[in-house]
Amino acid sequence: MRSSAELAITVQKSSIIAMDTRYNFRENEEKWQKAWDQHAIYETKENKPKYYVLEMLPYPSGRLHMGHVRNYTIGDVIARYKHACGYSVLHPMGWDAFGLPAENAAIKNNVHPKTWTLENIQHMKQEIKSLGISYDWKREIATCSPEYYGQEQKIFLDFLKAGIAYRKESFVNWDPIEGSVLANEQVIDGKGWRSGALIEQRKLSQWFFKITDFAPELLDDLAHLGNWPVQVKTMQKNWIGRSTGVRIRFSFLENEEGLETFSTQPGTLFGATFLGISPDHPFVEKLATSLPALQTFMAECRARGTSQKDIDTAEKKGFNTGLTLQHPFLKDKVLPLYVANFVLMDYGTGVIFGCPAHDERDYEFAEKYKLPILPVVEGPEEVSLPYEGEGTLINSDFLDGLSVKEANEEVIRRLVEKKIGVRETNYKLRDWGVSRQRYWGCPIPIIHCPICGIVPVPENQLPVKLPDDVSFDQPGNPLDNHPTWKHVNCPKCGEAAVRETDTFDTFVDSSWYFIRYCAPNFPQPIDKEKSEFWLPVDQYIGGIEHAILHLLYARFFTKALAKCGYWTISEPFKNLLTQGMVCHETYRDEAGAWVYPHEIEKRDGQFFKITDGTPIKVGRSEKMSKSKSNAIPANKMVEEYGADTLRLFMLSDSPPERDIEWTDAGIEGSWRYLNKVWRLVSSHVSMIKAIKLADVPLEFTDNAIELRKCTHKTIFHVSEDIERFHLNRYIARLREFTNAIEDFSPREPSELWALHEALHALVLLMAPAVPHLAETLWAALGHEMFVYEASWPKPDPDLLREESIKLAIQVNGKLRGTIEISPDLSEENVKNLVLDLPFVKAQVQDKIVKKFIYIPGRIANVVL
RNA sequence: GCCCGCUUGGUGGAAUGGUAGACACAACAGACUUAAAAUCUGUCGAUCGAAAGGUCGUGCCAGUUCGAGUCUGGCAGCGGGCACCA
Repeated sequence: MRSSAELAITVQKSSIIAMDTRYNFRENEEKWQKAWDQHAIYETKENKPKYYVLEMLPYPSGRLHMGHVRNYTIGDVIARYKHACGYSVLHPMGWDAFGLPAENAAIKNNVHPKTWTLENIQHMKQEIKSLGISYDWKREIATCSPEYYGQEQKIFLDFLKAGIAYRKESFVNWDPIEGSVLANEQVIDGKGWRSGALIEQRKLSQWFFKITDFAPELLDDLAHLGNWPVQVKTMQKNWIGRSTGVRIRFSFLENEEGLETFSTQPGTLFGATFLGISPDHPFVEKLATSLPALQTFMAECRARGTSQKDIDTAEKKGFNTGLTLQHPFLKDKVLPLYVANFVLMDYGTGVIFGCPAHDERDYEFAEKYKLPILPVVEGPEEVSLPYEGEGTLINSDFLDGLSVKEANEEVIRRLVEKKIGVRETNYKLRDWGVSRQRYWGCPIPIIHCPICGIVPVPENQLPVKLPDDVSFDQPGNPLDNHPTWKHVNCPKCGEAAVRETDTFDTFVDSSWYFIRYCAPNFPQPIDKEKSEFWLPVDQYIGGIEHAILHLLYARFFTKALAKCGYWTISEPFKNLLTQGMVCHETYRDEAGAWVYPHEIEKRDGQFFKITDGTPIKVGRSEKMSKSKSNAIPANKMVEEYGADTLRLFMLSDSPPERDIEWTDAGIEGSWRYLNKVWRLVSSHVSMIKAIKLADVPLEFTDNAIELRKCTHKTIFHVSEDIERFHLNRYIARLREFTNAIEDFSPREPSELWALHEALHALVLLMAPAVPHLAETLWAALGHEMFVYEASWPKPDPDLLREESIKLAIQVNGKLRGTIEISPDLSEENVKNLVLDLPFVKAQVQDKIVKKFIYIPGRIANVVL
């Protein structure tokens, strides 16, 4: 507990504010941040009902950008509000500290990734602290610290035991000039971003997590995430992509062997005119050994990046194997087998039957290779091919006349009967490849022994630490090139062996950090008791760009950890808010180069470069980014306007889930509003201080009642707005309320009391958004405790009631006027009243009133 | 290419299927000031009208409804994601 004497001194000091004409944010923000720290008010307590507010942990790029500020401000409003409502709040912050940019910086600027990262963290932490967010820094996590990643290695070993982690071959982007693996981001138009070399797909043996085992759960549990945005759930649903169909075996004419296809539209089987097989199919690899032309074709298919976009937008290419397969139902029909680059090995069986008349991709392919196109579904009206809609089967033997759905069922029934088909459920979701051929990541705790094979590092030897003495002078992974680090003795047989030199995908780090916050120093990865107290996260807030991958991986981890016996939680995030981006106009100089906003000036409505006065072309508003030079540095804004102004601006104008446009005018407006509130409160302090809120007057004047109604309505609406994340409306209501108080001039004691009540409420209500100013004004009003510790105000229901309401009157759905009525009037009374109105009579004239619609409190509609 | 969104005044936005434009920003006019800044007051979707008031208006086209910014179908433009950026 803090001593009240100590605080009283602070209060004394801050009451001098009335002397100045402008709010001194520099002095006050620094003072309160220090005081909060000293009294450790943001340290997590566990004595009340819990509420876990979480913002996505940032990558320590070095600078705090506006997207971060927006994210943390939204979170802070919720955290402070929930705290005021009487919850024990967990509100932590940390660093997603592994990843590519550190290595890029190492190569470009010859700085060690660790040094670069730790310095960035230092710097960004100061910037975040200057925002006055209510974080419990005692729980801070950096994923690059051995304390964190060592526990992650432990989790991996558990996954390995549980059969969730396994090894298989898969493709990477190989840059033949650099001699290293590239991220999709580093492949531009099929070429390496640094070398410009044509990228080829290369097969490597890598570690995978069996997320597909959890596909049904990940899909079905979406239904329980009631407070997730629907579009996020839809995206995840489509990503997991459950589909039911049939696996059909086709036999070769030439020999006994066959190939299995998967189809979700087996009803179109009679329209099949070819079979397509993936170039990565084992059968093709076998076939290619004796077919040099096929080898060339396969190499062609692999001369591109691994991203889905590259695959989908690549030109459709095929190779006729010359082999033919028998149609399952038509004795006389044979289908040629093409190796086709659009058939994916990862989905289904890697073989399809092509029905060009009713599939877009098959159609394109058939056109190109002059394959027959046979329609088997007739649409309700004349349709152009390919036609993928509903219809009736034709040219299809025993399926003729059936609907597509019936045909699917019937053909499956017959295939199963003939024992050449099995009903099958498939998922688009693929297993999660977690191996990265990079240095700056969590080492995978595995030893490869020539005798024992794959041997897990014993738990008591964890963490497997990253060596610091690495060089980026050679191509490839520095861990792989390290002279000593990877050479160890096998823990099993003691013979010479090598460490796994791949590190984890950084998505692994961010898949469980929110669990670690619950007990950041626990000697095991997860403290069951603490995490089951705090989890699931009550409110998760972050960018919409994470809608699929990060959120799906974190959900998977939660379920996988449950399978390993860590706990019984099945979903990590109860509520999710996906915030929009912060955008800004873009500027280019005459040469077309991007120019920063601070490098330009405005004269007569035109923009010019400050340095040389050349004109600037203004482009459309885009997401703030380094590459477009349109980012406004957060720290500069904090210096110029203070944290509260910046926070206020981030909350005003746009609702959280929408993009927000950065404007200088907007930040100015927020600054003006803060000063207005500061002047309003400070100018009344001496007048109302004598009036104690505890001494409620027995009677109020009409004036006082009017203000009190406004106060309590504002309390009601603000609470509702925050609960619903209508944070821009929350700010709008504060402004409205402020305007109402400004217009109020008290003339007698009950009015002074009402004014005191209003100002008291205003400060409490604004505290989650602008905590520094709120503390300053709270102290000025004579309080000795922090406003952070004050309870959220409750509206008086008596003051929320309306004696008369405005009712809109429509005739035939068109607004004709409004009337004031008592809300208790019966429909019959309202009807008589409305039909008697002159402006209604003028419309009705001698027509008959067909219908009278009355929605109490909303509208009355006379239908003629 | 595939999946998911978004589109309302000069601008950001508000509106449980029920008075479109709350609250702001910008602009303009005025007050205060020697002046400027700051602050305060007023006007502010388009159009017709002296006014009262009318008509039109939420990206485009159609539909459902007594009533559509809101629901349904189609189209356009812009954005997010696409499995190795985080």
